[in-house]
Amino acid sequence: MARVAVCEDDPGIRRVVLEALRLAGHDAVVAHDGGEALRQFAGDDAIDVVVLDIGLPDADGRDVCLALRSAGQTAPVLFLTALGSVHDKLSGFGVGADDYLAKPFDVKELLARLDVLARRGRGERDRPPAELVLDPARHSLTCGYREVMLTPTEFRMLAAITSRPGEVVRRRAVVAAAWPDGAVVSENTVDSFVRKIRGKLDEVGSPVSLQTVRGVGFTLR
Amino acid sequence: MARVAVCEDDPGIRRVVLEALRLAGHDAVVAHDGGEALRQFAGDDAIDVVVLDIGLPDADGRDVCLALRSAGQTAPVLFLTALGSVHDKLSGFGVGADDYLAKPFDVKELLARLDVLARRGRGERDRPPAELVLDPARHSLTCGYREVMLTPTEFRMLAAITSRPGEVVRRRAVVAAAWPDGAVVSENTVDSFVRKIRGKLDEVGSPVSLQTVRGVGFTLR
DNA sequence: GACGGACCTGCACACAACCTGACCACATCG
DNA sequence: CGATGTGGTCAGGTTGTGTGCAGGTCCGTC
Repeated sequence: MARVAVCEDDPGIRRVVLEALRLAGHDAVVAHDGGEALRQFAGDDAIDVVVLDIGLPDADGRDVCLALRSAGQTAPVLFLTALGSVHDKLSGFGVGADDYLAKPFDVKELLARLDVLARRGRGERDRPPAELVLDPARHSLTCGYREVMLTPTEFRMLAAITSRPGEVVRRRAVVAAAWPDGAVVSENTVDSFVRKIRGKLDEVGSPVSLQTVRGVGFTLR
Repeated sequence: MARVAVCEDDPGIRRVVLEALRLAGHDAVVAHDGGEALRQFAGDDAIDVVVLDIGLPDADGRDVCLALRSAGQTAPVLFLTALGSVHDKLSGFGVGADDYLAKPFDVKELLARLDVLARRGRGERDRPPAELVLDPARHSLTCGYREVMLTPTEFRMLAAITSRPGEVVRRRAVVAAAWPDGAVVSENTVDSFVRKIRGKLDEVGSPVSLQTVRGVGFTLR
């Protein structure tokens, strides 16, 4: 018995998954797209594990995952996806996912994996600063009443960093999260984006700042 | 039958390894990144052997190994890595690893090596003082509520020493752990870092101090 | 207690990592 | 076609880290 949050746009898969969860005695919360998932799942502390489709109609599931993390959702996330390539797997895990399942999948395997993730329990990660909100649907950064728009790259980069509050995110990890696999980006490009993001954090009057840890990476303080 | 802790970010490899362990009748604990590994494995006294990927998304596996050691985990560690160079092997062993396997590897070989390591048994090393925590994810040194950031070299050096609590770590071993293979560092440079680390230990009010054993090396008291 | 080596301390220097501001290529769109 | 916005590069300045020197202190040895 666990509380499982499911975000899946395909009605068929949604139905199968929900039915299986019900039969297994789990409590399910459902969302049909990224925006709804964020609204429903973000503040729900009772959720034990999240099932997230990568290919959503309104936003990339990975972005949704990052936004959930930065909104304080610490439950483990399992990704569902039709994409089976290595790159998609890696980039999925790069954003703070905990497990991964390629469609088509065996429902029993999904249940087994969910059990493992749910058993892992909550309360292991730190809470992020709740004042700062990243919205994947609007691609914006909000702090209180002030809001700025983020470019796609800025969003992915900042999301990768906010998803691990307090921890130092290595430059490599930042590149892995913000750029497609195999992309060659000069160190200087990363610096440029960090600068831009700092400007925007400043713009909304963020209480936290993006600090560099020399020789390692970046962290939020 | 042994309890095996596995930290691997690649879902494919993780799955293969876990499946093999299950078939061989072993009990597996799994982590997906360095931070999780530290949280899950550090306090688990039942672990017989640890399998650690060097290339993790959030931290270098070697740093994770050092942190595990300093957190009191005494089980033997086997490194998995895509890097097959001699340097990587050596630096892996320099941080207290017990065995090494390059990807791609034969699962049977992994099992055989794990058997050897697990049979070696536990309880050979002393327990460290639990008050002092080296966190590779935050790249920091914590004691109670006080925390200081460490530079990369400071971190590696301190980790090498804390990984063998009570034992005297020779100057050579310190150099091997904190600097890349073949690096030439004067004795004086080591002294300089020892001084800096002492300052930081003092800063957090550490109950233990970094003492020098004249003519041999350094130890934690 | 004189000596020498090992170690500590404070300091200064070099260089890589990083920041900054400006600029360019390219795509998109009215 | 120009206006706009985004991703990316570059040159030059700034800073922190790593490094080693010079001189002092400690400690074992004879």
